[in-house]
Amino acid sequence: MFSKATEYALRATIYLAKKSSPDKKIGIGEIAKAIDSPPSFTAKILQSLTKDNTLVSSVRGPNGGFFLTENAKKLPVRAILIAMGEDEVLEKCVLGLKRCSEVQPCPMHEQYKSIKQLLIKLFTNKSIQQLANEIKEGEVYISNKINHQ
Amino acid sequence: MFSKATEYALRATIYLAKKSSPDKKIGIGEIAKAIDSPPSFTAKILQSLTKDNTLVSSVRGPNGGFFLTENAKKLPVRAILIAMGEDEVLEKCVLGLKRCSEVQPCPMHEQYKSIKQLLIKLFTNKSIQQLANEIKEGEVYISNKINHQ
DNA sequence: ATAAATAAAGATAACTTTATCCTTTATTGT
DNA sequence: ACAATAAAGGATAAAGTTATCTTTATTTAT
Ligand code: FES
Ligand code: FES
Repeated sequence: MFSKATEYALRATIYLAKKSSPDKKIGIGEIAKAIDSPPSFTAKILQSLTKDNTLVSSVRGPNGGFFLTENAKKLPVRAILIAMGEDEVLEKCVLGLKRCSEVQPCPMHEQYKSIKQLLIKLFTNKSIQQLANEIKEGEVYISNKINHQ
Repeated sequence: MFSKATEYALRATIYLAKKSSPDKKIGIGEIAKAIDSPPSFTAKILQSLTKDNTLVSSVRGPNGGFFLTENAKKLPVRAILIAMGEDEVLEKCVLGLKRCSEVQPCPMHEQYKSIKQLLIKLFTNKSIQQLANEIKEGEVYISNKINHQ
């Protein structure tokens, strides 16, 4: 559904929502290990997410690293998709028509539109924080490797 | 959601379901025009779908072309995804974990699983023929260009 | 001030996807 | 048989994705 880059972005951001704060920054090494992703690629992705500083924040130097502000944690998961330039996936026509709408619907549209609405609702209504909380609540994972913390 | 190749495969197959039969074969030129796709790329894709001859069929030479058998038209849309090697999209974890299951669910899983089931059901229960019929019934399109036939 | 730590930036490489074009093979009608 | 037609197959190329590594810039602690 999403690109590898966006999958890593989602997992990394959720991890940051769970573990970081403005005075507890997390290094790329720990992040990549926690979400089971390639470190340097993940670095590049987080770098791009810090561009406007509303989603992911970072500081360099000792005790530096990446973190989310309280405001960032309240953002909808969809904000990550938007930042990654992959929000369109939620709006796209399943058959690849340029526009998915009632105006010129494809043969799947009538049946797909309700699923599409559920997808959009899910990514819009769920906040990054809410997802992070689910990890705390128990048997929910953000990595392929089960890590006993 | 799907690759360009799979989008073209879906549109082309639906078009063939609507227009072709074992004694009415359609050339790649007409198909590509009808579904607004790059002709040679579409040819390659259909070529790959004729490999096992259960989905798309073809014959060369004059009056040759691509077509679907009555059996092929009855197949679920999902058969196209399987033939394109992209069926996994329906089963995948939204966050990119290697397995999407209750065993090691990601933070999105609890909310996503019902949407996933709807997606799987849609692609499994809808037949290629049913989609093609919707085009006949009226204002439903398979191309970006509105073509008055 | 200096050294250490850490992200940012840049270059590059491997692989995949998308796409085109040319040649070959099979089929049909004459 | 022969010519025309249309898909099959192969080579290739452009663009995008995934990934790594090296150098630079910034921050902190001593
Ligand atoms: S037009 Fe194809 S899904 Fe809406
Ligand atoms: S485990 Fe992530 S969606 Fe099911």
